[in-house]
Amino acid sequence: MPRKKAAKKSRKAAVKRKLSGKKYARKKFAKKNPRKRTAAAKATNKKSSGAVNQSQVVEPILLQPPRGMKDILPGEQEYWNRIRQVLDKSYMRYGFQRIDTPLVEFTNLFIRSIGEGTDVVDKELYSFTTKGKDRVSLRPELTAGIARAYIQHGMNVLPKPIKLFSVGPVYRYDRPQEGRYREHWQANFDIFGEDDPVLDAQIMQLAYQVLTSLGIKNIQFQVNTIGCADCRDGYVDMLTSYFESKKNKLCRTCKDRLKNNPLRILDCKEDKCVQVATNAPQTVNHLCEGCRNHFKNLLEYLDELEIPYMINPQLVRGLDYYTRTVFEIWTLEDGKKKSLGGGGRYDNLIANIGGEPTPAIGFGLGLERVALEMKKVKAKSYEPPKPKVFIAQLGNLAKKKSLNLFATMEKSSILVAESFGRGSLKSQLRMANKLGVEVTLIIGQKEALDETVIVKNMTTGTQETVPIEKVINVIKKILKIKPVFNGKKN
RNA sequence: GCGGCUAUCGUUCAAUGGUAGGACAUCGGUUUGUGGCACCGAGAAUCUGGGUUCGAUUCCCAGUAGUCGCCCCA
Repeated sequence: MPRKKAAKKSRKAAVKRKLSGKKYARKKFAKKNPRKRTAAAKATNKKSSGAVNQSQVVEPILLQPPRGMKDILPGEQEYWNRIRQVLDKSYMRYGFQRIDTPLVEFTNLFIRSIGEGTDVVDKELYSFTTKGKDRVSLRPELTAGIARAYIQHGMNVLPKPIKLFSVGPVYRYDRPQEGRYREHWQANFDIFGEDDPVLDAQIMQLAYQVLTSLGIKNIQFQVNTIGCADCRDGYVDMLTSYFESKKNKLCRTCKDRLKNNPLRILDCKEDKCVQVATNAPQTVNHLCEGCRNHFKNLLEYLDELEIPYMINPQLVRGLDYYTRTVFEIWTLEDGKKKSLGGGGRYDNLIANIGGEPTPAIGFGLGLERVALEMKKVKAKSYEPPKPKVFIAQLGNLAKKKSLNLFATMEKSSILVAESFGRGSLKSQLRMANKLGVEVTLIIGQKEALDETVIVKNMTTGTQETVPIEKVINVIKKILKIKPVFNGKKN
């Protein structure tokens, strides 16, 4: 071991020993003299509180975000950029208009739309009271706010259907896991004003199209219908009496659900409940004629579109506002299913929160899950354009000149990289090489005085000195040769 | 909200009841102003708080975070 290193190490060790020695002494002292210890502590407290203002006593900063929140780092942005790109293209092509609504809404809006008794409202809402005593919540999903905006701004007078697209973070106080965060991003597509099942099919096709464009494979839709206000009550009654007869075979949660929301028992994953649920009366067989036709037509459209789907009579979903069509988007992998998104029809929502009766359908996509899935299947991501030119500089005068040169290049929309903070030419060229640029411009003291620049071709290693005003042309010439060559190869 | 597992440099993988080590990455250098390869060097970590111990990064407890299963969903 070199002497320097060894010396450093022993210094480190000495520091450590010293510290642990102190610590040890403190502990020992406290143990042997508990009273003295407290007295000493009091004394130091007094001293510090006397010298320092109370408000200045700061808690150490925890270098981590709150639970369930996370950074989307530069390294993942290639996926997010691609997602944004595809979403933007898709919403415009399908005739949607973008809308952005606040992160915070009155808590009542969510209670009335999503429904009391749902997990989202009962357990997962981030609610608080403002200084003005307003009871508000962070949005747990996007549809409620959009529906509110739809009514408030009188969008019902617009030509139907009204198609709205939105994307942004939503908040649910839940136990985090991979692909499940307390803050997560959703993209939301909603169509208002038409009750034709063709729109149900189209919105599912849109979801399918977005995911396949992102390179996600093994997509499957789970579809079900839960009826409308007219036929659901009858069905729920029937379901309730069925479950009532098997009550002792249900899990505890489901016994509660029997009172509040018997539909959700169908969704329970407990073995015994699943068994009971399989033989439960199915919605499909107890619908009114309108709902039955709606579902039948939807399935025909889906067949026509060749969208992979499965009818899942157990699917009821956790938000109360759904009517008729409900669906989830799964990706299947090694026998595991993961939900990437879901949606359905909500024909009564607008009326329920104070608008005129307006049929609607929509779906939401969980973007973290989509990004995760893209990573897993190594889907194509968005790669930003890379600079092909690097500016290296030596000396103060040259630094000034190169700053100027950078601006000139930027104006002619040539992407340029630099490392102005670096001193030696060697390290700058190393950087240039690492970045994989094709041309490096070198300005030293001499060039700066002569108003010239050395243009170095990084592939061939050759270089020439050119007058500064001709640099752009020379670079364009070098860079233009390349694409033609590549074009031929491809 | 319930249960299981985990926690070491930026990343990744070691090791240890007694000075925590490597690889990758980062930064600097290998004779004047020229990259890739090679070589040399530097900085950088035991999640937090308690307990046991002469001594804890290691053992125990709690907290925090991550992760898996359940619940739920996106």
